[in-house]
Amino acid sequence: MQSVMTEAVALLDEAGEPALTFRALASRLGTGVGSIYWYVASKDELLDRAADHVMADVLVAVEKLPAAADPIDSMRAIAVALFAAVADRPWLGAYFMRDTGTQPNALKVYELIGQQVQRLDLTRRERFHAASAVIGYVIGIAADLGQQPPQEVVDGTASRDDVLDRWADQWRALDREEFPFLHEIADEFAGHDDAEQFRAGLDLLLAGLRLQSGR
Amino acid sequence: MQSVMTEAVALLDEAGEPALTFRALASRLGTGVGSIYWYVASKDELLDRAADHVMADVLVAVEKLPAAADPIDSMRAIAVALFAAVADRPWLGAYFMRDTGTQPNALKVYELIGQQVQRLDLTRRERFHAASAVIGYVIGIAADLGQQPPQEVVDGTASRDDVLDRWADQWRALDREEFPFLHEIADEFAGHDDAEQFRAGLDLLLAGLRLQSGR
DNA sequence: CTATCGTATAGAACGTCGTTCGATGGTCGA
DNA sequence: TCGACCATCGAACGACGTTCTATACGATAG
Repeated sequence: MQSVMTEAVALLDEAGEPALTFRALASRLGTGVGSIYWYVASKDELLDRAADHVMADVLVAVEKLPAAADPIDSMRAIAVALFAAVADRPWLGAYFMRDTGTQPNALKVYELIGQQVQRLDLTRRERFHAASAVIGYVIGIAADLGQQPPQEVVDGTASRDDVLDRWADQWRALDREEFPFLHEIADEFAGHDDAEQFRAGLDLLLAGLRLQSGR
Repeated sequence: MQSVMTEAVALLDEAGEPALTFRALASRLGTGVGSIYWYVASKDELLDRAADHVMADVLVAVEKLPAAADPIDSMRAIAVALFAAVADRPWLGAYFMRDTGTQPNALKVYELIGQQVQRLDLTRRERFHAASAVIGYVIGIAADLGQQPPQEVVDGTASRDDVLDRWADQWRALDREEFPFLHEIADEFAGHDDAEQFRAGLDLLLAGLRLQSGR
């Protein structure tokens, strides 16, 4: 049933993985627990399929991206779109990481980035490493960011900035001699934008790639 | 009790997170389930503390790394050491990601990388982004690699290479027109070395950073 | 010496979860 | 009408995290 997946995604969107239980899903669908097992063999498969379900939408968004003349610009656009998708579906990060080689739509994303890499003047091994690095960076940062936000933020008790501020304060409370770097960037961290941070790192990676490919 | 953490780590090493249950840990320690709660408030804390416990060792290994004249070379060495630690403790990747800003030893690692970044000629924001990118890349790739290996590998039923080969075969079975990149790199993937792949991506990132810092 | 309090241990009990299983309809061709 | 197959359902099972109460040990105070 198609609605099983859409409803599963809805639960994940609302409160992350812990909210997706067979009982909650069944009650949401107005059916029994056992029925879900007719469509899905296990919770792992449920999560995989749910992730793949939304990756299908991400994929069409990525595919309708205007093709850039420069392959590296294209990769950048794909990566940014991918990050955006995970940014507003934090749970997706964790499940993009599982079985990248198994989920059909995740595979296609890998392929899309790889096709851009193929346009660069590199050895086969370099191409393999380049595509893997970009994918790895995107998924890694996205998953990191996708850490289940603290309960207070989910409640609405505190805003994301409040939490960031509190962390920054903790850093500032550390010994200045021992932690000069954390002191220096506490302010940067306090108000930082995840997407900007992601793009900055991505650009470093792509600059290195551009260098390797001889432009 | 110190032995609680060492035994917890032992369980994690043997069979990953699912193996670490309060009952298993209690039986291992020859005590009751309730006793563990005297030292630890929840399973989350147990995992955090276990992760921090091994990070302490990683930290001393990192700190006794020979200081390089070039800050970027230093960062590379730290990152490689960090990756190596996660590589033979796959479960560590997932729990390095949680509460990076909370676990004391993880914080110190962040600081160490940051101190190297501080030696580069960059703006404060660029430094913040650079350190975050490197940390993010390391953790991301490590966590990805730390995906609980398929059951067959844990059993010993199949080797890691067998699993890789099977994936490569799946890729080769795809339509060649639609998936040219996956076809091209199937061979590379089949026998690839995770550490080499990690280093290759890291070098791209660091090359970009070097470029930004004007050497 | 005994009463008391903080430290530490132990395990029964509770609620929730993923999962299994057998029973029950419904539909359709023979 | 009869089975064969698709689909649904919810009780039941075992494992888990967690809570709670009971108990013991040691030091300290009266």
